[in-house]
Amino acid sequence: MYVGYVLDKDSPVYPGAARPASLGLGPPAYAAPGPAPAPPQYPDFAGYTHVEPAPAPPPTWPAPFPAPKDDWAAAYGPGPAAPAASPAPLAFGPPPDFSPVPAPPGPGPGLLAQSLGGPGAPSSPGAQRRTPYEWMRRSVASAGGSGSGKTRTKDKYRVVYTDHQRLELEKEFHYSRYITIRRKSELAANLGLTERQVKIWFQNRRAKERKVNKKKQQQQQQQQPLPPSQLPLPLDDNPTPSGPPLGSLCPTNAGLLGTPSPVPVKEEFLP
DNA sequence: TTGTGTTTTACGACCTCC
DNA sequence: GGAGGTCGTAAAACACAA
Repeated sequence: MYVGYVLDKDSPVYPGAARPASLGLGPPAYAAPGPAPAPPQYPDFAGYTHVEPAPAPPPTWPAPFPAPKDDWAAAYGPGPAAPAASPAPLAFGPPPDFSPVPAPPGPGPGLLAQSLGGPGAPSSPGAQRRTPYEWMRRSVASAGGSGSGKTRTKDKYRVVYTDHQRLELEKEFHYSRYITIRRKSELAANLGLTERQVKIWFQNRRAKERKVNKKKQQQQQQQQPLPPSQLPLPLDDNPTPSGPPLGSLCPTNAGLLGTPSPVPVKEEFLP
């Protein structure tokens, strides 16, 4: 779909309407500077400097993302090397400085270096807390994933993404609700997911956001009912339900425009 | 411990676009 | 025709009250 379009747009992928100022996401690092960048709406992600393969300032992951939990490094452990879900190296490859989260101090490779470098990296402590064998599940599932013909009737039809995978996906999502083909490839390779998984995650994430926004709107309307003339447009009042219109991506972000923080940042992702 | 509600992956159906 | 979009849903994983 729109392959050429998206590929062509790989540099300023989401200009203007695609990234409403009220989203507070700021202009992409690789995009031409906008007129007046709005104040960040996601303070928690303010430090996220998205890095595209295109020349861009080195990523800075200051305060808002000291994310590496203290116990992660210990909890992660070396872990077994799982087979990469996307073994084929990308021609362009991830930017060498694609390291959104600063490596935690201490011996050994940093968290991200570990997890990003090793697609089958073991699960996060959160997951590890749930079951010490989470990494096994993940690696097995990654090896199979959705592309292995796993069906719902099989014993395991869905895997649980690690905290780190979700964190990276969330960050990408906060950067842009719609992921480019290139970024999808990069993320898939870096996180040990398939591109399909990344795509579906974004779809589900958008659905979740719509759901949350809808809920918020309903609550607001209940609190202060507006006259019909001032009622906001329905969230999903999307004339073209088939994805983002070419000229104005992010069709369903209407609900985001008014809310200061459309997507509650999960507590675990907060610094 | 168990029952129940919520969240998270994953899929299918259907749509639009090129 | 193929890709990705939304929407609805299934079911595992999880959280939490009783």
